Amino acid sequence: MTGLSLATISKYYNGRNVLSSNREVIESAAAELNYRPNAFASSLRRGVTRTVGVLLPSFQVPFHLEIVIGIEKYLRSQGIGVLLTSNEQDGTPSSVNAVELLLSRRVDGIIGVPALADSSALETAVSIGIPVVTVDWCPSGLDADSVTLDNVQAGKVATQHLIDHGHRTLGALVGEEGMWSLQGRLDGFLAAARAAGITIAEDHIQRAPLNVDSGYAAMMRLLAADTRPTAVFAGNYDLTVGAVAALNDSGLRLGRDVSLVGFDSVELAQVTRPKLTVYVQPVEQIATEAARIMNARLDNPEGPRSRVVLELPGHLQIGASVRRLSD
Amino acid sequence: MTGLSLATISKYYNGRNVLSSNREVIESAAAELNYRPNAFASSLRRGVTRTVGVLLPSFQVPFHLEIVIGIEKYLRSQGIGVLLTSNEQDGTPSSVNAVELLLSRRVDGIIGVPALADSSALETAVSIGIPVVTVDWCPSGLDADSVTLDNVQAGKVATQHLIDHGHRTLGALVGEEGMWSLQGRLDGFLAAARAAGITIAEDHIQRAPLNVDSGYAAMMRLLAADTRPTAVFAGNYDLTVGAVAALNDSGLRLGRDVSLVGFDSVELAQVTRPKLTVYVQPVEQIATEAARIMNARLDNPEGPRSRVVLELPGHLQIGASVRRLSD
DNA sequence: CTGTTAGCGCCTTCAT
DNA sequence: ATGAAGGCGCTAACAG
Repeated sequence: MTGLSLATISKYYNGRNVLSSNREVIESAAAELNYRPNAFASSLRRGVTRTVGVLLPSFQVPFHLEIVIGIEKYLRSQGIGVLLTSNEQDGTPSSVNAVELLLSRRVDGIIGVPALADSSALETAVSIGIPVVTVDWCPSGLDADSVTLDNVQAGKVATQHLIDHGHRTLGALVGEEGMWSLQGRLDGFLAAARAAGITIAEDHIQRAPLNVDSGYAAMMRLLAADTRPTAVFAGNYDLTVGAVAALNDSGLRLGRDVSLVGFDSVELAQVTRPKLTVYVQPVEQIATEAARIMNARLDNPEGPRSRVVLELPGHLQIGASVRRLSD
Repeated sequence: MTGLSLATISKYYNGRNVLSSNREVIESAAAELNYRPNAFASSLRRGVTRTVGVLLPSFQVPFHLEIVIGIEKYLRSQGIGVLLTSNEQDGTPSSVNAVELLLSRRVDGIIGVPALADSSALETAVSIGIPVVTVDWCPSGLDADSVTLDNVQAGKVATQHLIDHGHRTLGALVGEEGMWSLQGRLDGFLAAARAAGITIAEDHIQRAPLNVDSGYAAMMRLLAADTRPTAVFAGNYDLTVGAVAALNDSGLRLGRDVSLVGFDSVELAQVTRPKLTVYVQPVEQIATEAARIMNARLDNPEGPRSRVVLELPGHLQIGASVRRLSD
């Protein structure tokens, strides 16, 4: 229709030089035909898809979803698409494995939020040779970059805040054995306590699956301990929700009878009474950094094979749920 | 390596009959070569990508993210990938338009959560001829299926709950003019009031942008009205958060001085004191239905061109934030 | 049940 | 600055 060769038109769409008269011919023809370059055919030819896969764990975590948004935003600005998958099983045995789906669609890289079991799936991706970046979890055995919160630091800061307010009988709500991020936060909690010369009773550390009900039950156990902690650190969003609910239901007053530092629950923090003090992850920054690292790997596939391990600091958002304990 | 022709191998991967001896040869060769069919090449040939685009509005709404998860879960079980995009602008002028990105990647269909401005973008998709399903918003001018909450019904149920508890001075927090879903909820609110013979004062309906701060300010205005409403309906998640915070800050007691029915904030509802009564959308169901409709359109492209407009009911989750008003 | 062939839409040499 | 030709990996149609 333009009378031009395909090659010229290809060049036009790839930003190479074309006579401005031809440019106009192409543009008007494209508009009339509703033409749009086919990214698939281009991928086939170039061997590159400009698409990265994002892998989410099976359970829903608001935090992860915010991360996905951040990743998408950054990558789209680079013209890179985001293929989203989760490892959620729907029971159907025919259900396609998430990583397999990404791989067969030839994503250029994968950003994964691995759950306990998923890192083996990511292993496949690594062995194929595409870049893998993990977020929120730094699997030890995996040759992948990672971007996470500085969990130990987070645990320390939150706990130090309690100690600074005079608390010495401290409790913690954390995840079950093997949850990498929660383990870090617990380590920070313990380190801060140790540094202050505080001993933590064994039943003042409650481990629970990361959901509201378990958090509720764990907090109840904490409140029923031989000596009740005067201050509690809840290590994640769900545990925080459960802890506040448990506190309310036991008739104890948040911030008066028991002080509490929660995690990640910015909106929650505003509706409790008094407002909750929470440790907040830098979600957007985590997402952007993960996307940036991925983009850099894609731009320079032969780049340094050394792992990038980024641990970012969050911050404490002060409410009124931590009471100063007069001695 | 197998000695077989490409055609046979292709058939194997497409589930057609192959001699079992050949099957084994293929499988072992594939394992050794780490072979995996290239979905792109297949798409190019077949003219179909088995990928649908999901378009999110620019602002973050937890509700939308849950929907995406639900959609992905359903579609993956059908072997369909989800390409996620948002209309978030990052300032970069080179930033690729979301719908353009989806279209150039030849998605088979688009599921969109349109914001006010986005429906023109979806128009392009419709004119291309690919199926479009909108969620949470039913644009009048667009030839697309839609799945939404039954917003009018939701407003009615929430309001009726207040009326049933003896309240007759009612207030509402809703979105600004033109927000389709919030308008429906307001209509339901007004209908329920009218049916009960209740007149709503003009300053008892506060419109605000859908974010926490605006909700806070709007609730403050409501509380400062000439005659303060004894009960308030908050029409969305952010407005609910803002409303509770405003109530707390004014020293009024939730459920004692002012009754409140919130929206969508299941977790929030558990941490307020007393627990919040909220109207809850059937998120998972909305997501699944949208995905199901899309899948049906893809399976049968020549299907009926009549629009499917699905309005699903939610339910009221009872807390203790609505007080019975003795006459 | 298996093989042959052509072509999906694009990009990249290489020539002009 | 433009054109001609080959091939990316796969599948549909047909023949055997």
